[in-house]
Amino acid sequence: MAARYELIAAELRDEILAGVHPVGSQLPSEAELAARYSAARGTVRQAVAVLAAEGLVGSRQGARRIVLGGERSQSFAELHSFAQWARSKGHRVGGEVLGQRRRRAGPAELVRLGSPEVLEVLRLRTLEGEPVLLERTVYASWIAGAVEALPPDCVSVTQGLYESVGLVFAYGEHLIDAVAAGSEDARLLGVRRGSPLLRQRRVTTTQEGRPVEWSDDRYRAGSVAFSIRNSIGANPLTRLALS
Amino acid sequence: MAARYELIAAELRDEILAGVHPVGSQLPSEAELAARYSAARGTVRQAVAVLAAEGLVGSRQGARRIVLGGERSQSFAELHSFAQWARSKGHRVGGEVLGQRRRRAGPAELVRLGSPEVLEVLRLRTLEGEPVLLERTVYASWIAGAVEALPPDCVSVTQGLYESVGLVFAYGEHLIDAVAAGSEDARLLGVRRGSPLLRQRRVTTTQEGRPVEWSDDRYRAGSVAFSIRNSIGANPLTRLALS
DNA sequence: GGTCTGGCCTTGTTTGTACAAGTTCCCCTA
DNA sequence: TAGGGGAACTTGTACAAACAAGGCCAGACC
Repeated sequence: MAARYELIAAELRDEILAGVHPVGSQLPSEAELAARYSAARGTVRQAVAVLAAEGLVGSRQGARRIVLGGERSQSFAELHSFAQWARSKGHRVGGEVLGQRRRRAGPAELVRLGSPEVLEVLRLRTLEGEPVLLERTVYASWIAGAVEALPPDCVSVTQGLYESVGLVFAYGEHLIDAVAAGSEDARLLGVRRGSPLLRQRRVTTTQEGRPVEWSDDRYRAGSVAFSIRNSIGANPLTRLALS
Repeated sequence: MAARYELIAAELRDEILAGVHPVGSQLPSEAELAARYSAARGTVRQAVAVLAAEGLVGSRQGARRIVLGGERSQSFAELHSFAQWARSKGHRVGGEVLGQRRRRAGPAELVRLGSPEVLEVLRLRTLEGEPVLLERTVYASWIAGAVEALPPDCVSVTQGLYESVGLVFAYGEHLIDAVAAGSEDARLLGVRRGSPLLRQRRVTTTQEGRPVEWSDDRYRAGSVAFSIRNSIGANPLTRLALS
């Protein structure tokens, strides 16, 4: 995080959040910024590209960049790890492992994880003491041992695995939809059977592209939402038709 | 779309999709690609940055880039416009306007659209003849006339507004969660009251950052899902705690 | 046989330059 | 006064060069 363009991006982001550049206003031109920071125009371009990727500013050829929005997301971890996200937002987060066992991988799991044997873990996560999330996670066998070695009250699995074996979750693919609560979901989350749940299914891989986990996370309705900013020409989210 | 780096990105994307670079394999180095396309290294970097943003490839300093995944999303329109998305995927899409009226903006709408009067439109969209989506959209007053002038059976509002008044939707902010179907939702979508719906609320703005519409879209569960790829260091999606 | 180190390879960062393409806005004209 | 033309400004694209930082591997060493 010592890169020049990241420092400039951070400074501009702070200015935007502080209201120096209000929503709807124009950002200084690249030339002005380059002069202000004594940096080359390319470096400034990299900095504002970061802000554009975050959805903070929009840009069009020929016109000044426009400030689009206020607060913004930061890290990959925030989307990936429930605990890290919750803590960064100042929530009180808890959780416990309800069940854990090794078994043979089903065909779908074999395709996603490339591992004949898997470790299945059922976790309940709480926010401010209220149960909000039920995680059904399946880990590839090569990492199963490290997962089992984690303390049962480990709040952040992501962080735990990083500290114990140096594993870094680097890439993820997520599928988001809505489902009705099954009887187990209902009992554990404290809702009625059939009530709506927000479901996030994801595969996570290491930096080398090796799959680590495949998870089915179900949020109680009204507890959590997903937010995304997009722009013409930069669009990471897609719809998918089911069935 | 005549830019050099876009052409290179398109060619590499095609190669990946065609299996020339299988998932998990290494992409040629920047130097090799630069030589192959007789382009500067910077141009090649821009091209692979596009693929990285799409989640197709991952990269780490020091190591060759890795191919992460297969098919990918394309356009902003795909997320923004239900009709354009459905048609691009080869689905048969239909829809009708169920109600439309002008009224004074509520406080939340005033904040989001900055318009004291709004046009409220209720639309039902179908996929392969089945109702899957109920849209409750509120338009800012300055565009309301153009919306009313659209034919009632207009399949794509986005496209209709572009053709009639040249309006381009450029930026969007989306909030995704799950809700229970209300009685109106249930009747129109053909599901039981209280059954789960996937809700997407969004504000869309023009290129200048002017808000155009604020919409509450509800999908029948099991009909549509949202998909996203992310990576450490590039993460557009965020969780939000509600209440 | 295992481990460690050093060199090579590859990606990341930065600067500088030049031109292309689109926007904005003022001034001039009808 | 309304409209058109054009100059100035701003972002987009492309090239070239150099060094930094981290990964990878083979050969040396214990």
